[in-house]
Amino acid sequence: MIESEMAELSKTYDPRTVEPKWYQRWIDNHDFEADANSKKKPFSIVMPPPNITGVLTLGHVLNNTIQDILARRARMQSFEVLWLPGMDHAGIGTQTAVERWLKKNEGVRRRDLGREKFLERVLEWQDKHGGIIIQQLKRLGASADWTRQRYTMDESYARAVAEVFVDLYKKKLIYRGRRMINWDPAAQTALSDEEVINKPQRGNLYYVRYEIADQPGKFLEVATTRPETIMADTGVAVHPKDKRYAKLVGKDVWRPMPREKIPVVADDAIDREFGTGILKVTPAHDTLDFEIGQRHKLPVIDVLTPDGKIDCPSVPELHGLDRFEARKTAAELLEARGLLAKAEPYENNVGFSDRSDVPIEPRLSEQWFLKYPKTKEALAVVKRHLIRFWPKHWEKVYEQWIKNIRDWCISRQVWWGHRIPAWYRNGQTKVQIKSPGEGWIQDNDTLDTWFSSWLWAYETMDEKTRKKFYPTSTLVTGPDIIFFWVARMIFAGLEYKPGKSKKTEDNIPFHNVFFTSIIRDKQGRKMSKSLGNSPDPLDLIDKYGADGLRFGLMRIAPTGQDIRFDEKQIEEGRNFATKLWNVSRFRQMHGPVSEWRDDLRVVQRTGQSPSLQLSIYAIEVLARLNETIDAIEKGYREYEFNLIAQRLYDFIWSDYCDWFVEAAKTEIFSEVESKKKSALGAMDHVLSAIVRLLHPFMPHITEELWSLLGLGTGSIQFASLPKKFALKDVDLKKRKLVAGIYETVQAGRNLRAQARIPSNQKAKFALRSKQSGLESEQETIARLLNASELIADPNFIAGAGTPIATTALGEILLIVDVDLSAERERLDREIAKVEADLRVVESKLTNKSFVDRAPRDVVELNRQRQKNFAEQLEKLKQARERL
RNA sequence: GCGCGGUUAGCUCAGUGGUAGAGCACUACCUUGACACGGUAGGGGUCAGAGGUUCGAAACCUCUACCGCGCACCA
Repeated sequence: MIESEMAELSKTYDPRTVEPKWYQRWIDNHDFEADANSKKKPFSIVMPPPNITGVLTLGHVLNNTIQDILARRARMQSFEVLWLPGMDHAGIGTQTAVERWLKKNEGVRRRDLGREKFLERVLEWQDKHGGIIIQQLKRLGASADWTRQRYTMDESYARAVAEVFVDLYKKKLIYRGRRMINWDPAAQTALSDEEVINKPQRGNLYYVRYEIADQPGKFLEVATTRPETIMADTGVAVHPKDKRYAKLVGKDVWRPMPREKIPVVADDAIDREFGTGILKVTPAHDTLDFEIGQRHKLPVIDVLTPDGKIDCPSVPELHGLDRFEARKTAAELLEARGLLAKAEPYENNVGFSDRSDVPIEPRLSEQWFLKYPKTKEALAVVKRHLIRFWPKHWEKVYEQWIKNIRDWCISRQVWWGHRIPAWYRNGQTKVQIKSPGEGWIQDNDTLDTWFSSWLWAYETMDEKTRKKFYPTSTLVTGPDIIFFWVARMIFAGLEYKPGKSKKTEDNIPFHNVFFTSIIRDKQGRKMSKSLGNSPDPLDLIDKYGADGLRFGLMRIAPTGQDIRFDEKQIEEGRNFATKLWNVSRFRQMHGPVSEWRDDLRVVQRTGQSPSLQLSIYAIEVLARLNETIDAIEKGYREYEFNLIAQRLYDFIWSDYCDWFVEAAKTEIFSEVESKKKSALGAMDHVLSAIVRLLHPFMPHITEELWSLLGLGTGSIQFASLPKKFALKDVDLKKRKLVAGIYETVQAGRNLRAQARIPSNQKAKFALRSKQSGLESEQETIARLLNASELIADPNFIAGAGTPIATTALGEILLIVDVDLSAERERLDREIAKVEADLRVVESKLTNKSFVDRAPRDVVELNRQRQKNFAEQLEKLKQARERL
């Protein structure tokens, strides 16, 4: 329990002291810790584990703010909340980072150290430099249960990963085989298909001449982008129906270098339109070529080393060269020998390693593969909406991937990671966790990091926790890992059924998946380290506060679209926090909060004190609060966080600050105690609702205000959400009156601005209105108009040239000496405008189809408008005539 | 090639059949008793284009253009 502190609010809000203070208290109070024995309904989220080497990016901020919002909202709704955090060991990434660090600081390479020593150094490095991101997430205000923090390399977790491997092997879903895989020559490991990204690359298409063996002097031209792999050609292929080359099939041609006879084969896979319609078949270095090679029993010659250099001693000019260097040299060699017909500029797609950003090499290699389990079921649970994707359109992307799914290459030639539990001796293989004994050597490879991540949704929980919190409620993640992680977690959940029963709905890993937007810079480029266009969120927190950053980001985070990031938007978040702070300060200047802040109906009901009624402005702001509450609820249901933020922003800034507080000043500064009390009570009620509704987005400032103003006992974190205020039928009339008053005020201010009366100068107004109930509101209208005097007289006679505007209430006049011609012009403009409006409405109403077929309320609305416009026009014309 | 988004004010974006909106930027006035990280008022849009459905389209349908993403191709 936190004691409320009625200290005076300082002039400016200082997030730098307030935010860490509250975060520490929340931690000290164990507020984020989940109780698996709780009787409350569960709400759970597993945090997508950031890499242990990672530092906080704006993407993390967005992601974790959303999770925090959901967790905090759920706590206020009396759910038992588990937000389970953790980190990922990120095999390749961490290994690369540590290697780089060792090289820079100690000049040591991984292979110099050897596997054991290197892994020791990784652990050392990890203790010293790893996990910074966790501290950064705390600075953001993330309410995760840090006592349950997990790591993919935790002993029990690692064991589970190995057990899953063994199990899937036994089920014959995991197998080892020699196949074409994606090879990353920089990281020197195999990759999965998902880790390869295609990029268009500019290069050349080389037309190479292959001499026909039995027709010396006659050549075939073969188009290729990769002349450096010619040495690995073991055939050329044409389409079986290609008449141009039909006679050559079965014959041999001379491979240019090293000169050797290779056969011409016919294969359906050949595109007759491409190049010359002849393909050089290089089975070792291309997936399609490999398949063709298999079909025609062509030998496989590998001419590349694992790090992407040419390995071909018989062509010494190329041997040892880097593959890209060799491409140029090979072209030159061919040209020098007269074997290059031409080279033309050409753009094609090249697969790049997602991690190393170098072109991958298709390579024949012995690797472990997984045949995915439960793919059909995984598709079904999404299609049947047992798992809902938000926004929905990701379902289609997911479906497309699953339908074209191919086996997953899960072994990595990396030391850092979960070592594959396979053992070899004399050509025998055993798959088990412990060594089978003397002479058995464990597989050197480790598992793809995602092979451990796919168990994250349940392997991070012990049995009791799982019983309470699995399946999790919502997963919040970026759409870029829908295949890497989301889909695979669904497979794992369905395969291993960690839920409380064997029913499908108890074993899906989550009920909802919210895919966040991707943050781009102002130019629309992806945030990246190399571009240096990614601001450090910690700098932003220092400048604008964590709450400012969170709110600013959430207000612009659309669903299913990219966000263009602009620091201005974070500044707005900070400004909003300041606004809230100041309007709270205003309240606090007028004494302690009312005891009936939670239930204003008490005020309405106080038959004991009839004068303690809610003002019409209070009714209006309460009605708008109701609308806001509804809109927010809908926003949470649909995962539209930008909408929620926007509604809160509008309500607080416009409805509450600009209108209600300004209007309520009449009563607050009034001598009549009951009026003052009523206004302050309404304020307290609304303020209390505001901070609670805002708390998930801006946890620190709202907790500070909750406490400083004494709005409730205990932490705001567990306060219940505000309920809607019960409005009566008569309140509708009051709202109408308020709408008229506000409209009149705006019209009056407009007159004043047009008459160029400075803002700080009080002006005299007159109001011609037959509206009842206005007498008591005169003072407030005058205040809002900054009027020296407001003459309320339905029959007020104004002098010629008096600026006038018509509103729902009647007419508002600015009593001032003006230039008649200017006022004439102004009125003429106004008349023209209203006439145009009137024409539009009348054309609608004379349209029989419209009147017959449009909904009645729409027609009615237009009739009303016609009447209003006509009246307005009449009055304006009268005013014009008097000039 | 297939699929998915998007195109609304100078900028960033709301707006899914009924009077085109917000914030920023801009202009004018203003340190007035919460706030200049502020207040008040204002200017600014043939809603990418064409066609269709409809009494009525920014919204629904079709096509086109451009931007982005995914998958496939990638000799």
